[in-house]
Amino acid sequence: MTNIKVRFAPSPTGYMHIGNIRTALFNWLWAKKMGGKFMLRIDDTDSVRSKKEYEDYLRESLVWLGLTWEEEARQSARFEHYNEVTQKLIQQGRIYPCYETAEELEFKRKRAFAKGLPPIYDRQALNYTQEDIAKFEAEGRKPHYRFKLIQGEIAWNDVVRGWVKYEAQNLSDTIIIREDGSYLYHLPSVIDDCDFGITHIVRGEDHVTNTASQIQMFEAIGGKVPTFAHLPLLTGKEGKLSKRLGSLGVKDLKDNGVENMTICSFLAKLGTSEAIEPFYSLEDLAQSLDFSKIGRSQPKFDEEELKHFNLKYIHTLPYETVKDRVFVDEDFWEKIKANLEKVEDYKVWNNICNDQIEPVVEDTNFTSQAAKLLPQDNWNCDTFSVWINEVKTATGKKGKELFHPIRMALTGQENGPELKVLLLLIGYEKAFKRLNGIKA
RNA sequence: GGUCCCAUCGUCUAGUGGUCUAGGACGCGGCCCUCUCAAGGCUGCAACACGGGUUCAAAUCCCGUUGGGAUCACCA
Repeated sequence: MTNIKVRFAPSPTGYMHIGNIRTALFNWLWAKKMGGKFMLRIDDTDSVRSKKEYEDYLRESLVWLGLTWEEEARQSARFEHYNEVTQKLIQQGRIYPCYETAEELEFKRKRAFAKGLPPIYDRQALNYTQEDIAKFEAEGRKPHYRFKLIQGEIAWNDVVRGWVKYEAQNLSDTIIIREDGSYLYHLPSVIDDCDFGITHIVRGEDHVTNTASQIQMFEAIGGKVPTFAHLPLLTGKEGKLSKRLGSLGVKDLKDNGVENMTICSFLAKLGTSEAIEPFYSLEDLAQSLDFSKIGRSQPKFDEEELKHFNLKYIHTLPYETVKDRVFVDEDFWEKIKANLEKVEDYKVWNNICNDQIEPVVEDTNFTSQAAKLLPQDNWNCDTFSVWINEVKTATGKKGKELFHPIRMALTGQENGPELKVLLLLIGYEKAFKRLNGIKA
């Protein structure tokens, strides 16, 4: 066990979607590969938007995917601790009170925008006099607080982006405490990362500018700055982050017969220089993880491609991987898997071979004649071809005319595995009856 | 608009100045196999955004243009 530790820190303010899953997955895989720990942290500082049902969905999704965690924390349970840290930073002058209203700030931003100026907070609050503050308080205004950035270059060596550099002057002092006293995500996240000993932060590239200011927060509280890895964001087919992408959840996929390892294999390799191919265990997938193979441009996520890949996954699925949920033996599984669209469909074939079905008889004369020619014993792998040849000779039928009615009578299905294989699985008794139109 | 990032087949990418008439994977087309749907085998089509430089030589370096994305929230 190394001291590597990562965290997945979702906010339960919406249903977990494909983008979140990808972030969680990369964190999990990295922990696994490095022999480290994976932690779940519920970032529920926004008490208004955080909902239990979102959190439940999130947990269920992670568990189904196999992305289990060894430790968990909840930000809403740690406010007192955040207060202590904040007090120290206020004393040090790194956090300062501001009295602008949301409307005033909005106005400032718009004006800066109109002038072509960067919409960076002007730090007016740093110049308040005692009188100003007294006046604001008298008006009934409550302060919100910002984290003061120190001028200079902020740089870090990102695992996927290489060296990233920002000038602090191009960044705004982040608001970290709301007017009502509640926390925004930025500082609590940093405090938690320090306290829980997070060594690597793997997240989407929408966080890169946050990282710049958060690095100064790590330094301000005397914590060790973790290593960062910012993944390019997934986009939809059209380029934009489509609504579909932001709403496509694990359950939707699962209900469509998409396997958990299909999702994991696909998301782990999409946007990398490696081929997207089936991995049958998260452990194997973790061993294959290589951040240097991740590209810098945004990969397009195509749901159809995922579903297509799911077929490939199922068609090659080793028995070992599914034996706990398909109640057939290995031989049976191997014979039918290449014809399945969903793993669950094995039941259809199990029914056909081992249970009763209503045969579909298209030509009674023909199939009953075929039934008479069907040998009763000494079956082997050539039985079908020997039999079908006799039927062919006796009836004069060939090609589709010959096979289709037999397939329909034996299986009730238009398509499926080779009849040669199926006949052996069905056996004489059922086959004979079905050819005669009898439910068997 | 400021800052940052990105730009090679339909898609994900390899490519770090000559070995590139640009390689692979997925998809797509064709052929084979075949009773069907698959699976499998073979094979084909298909790309360096644009314009300037630098250089004997540029997909590769530089500048610009265009296009895309992120961020600039009292969301995370």
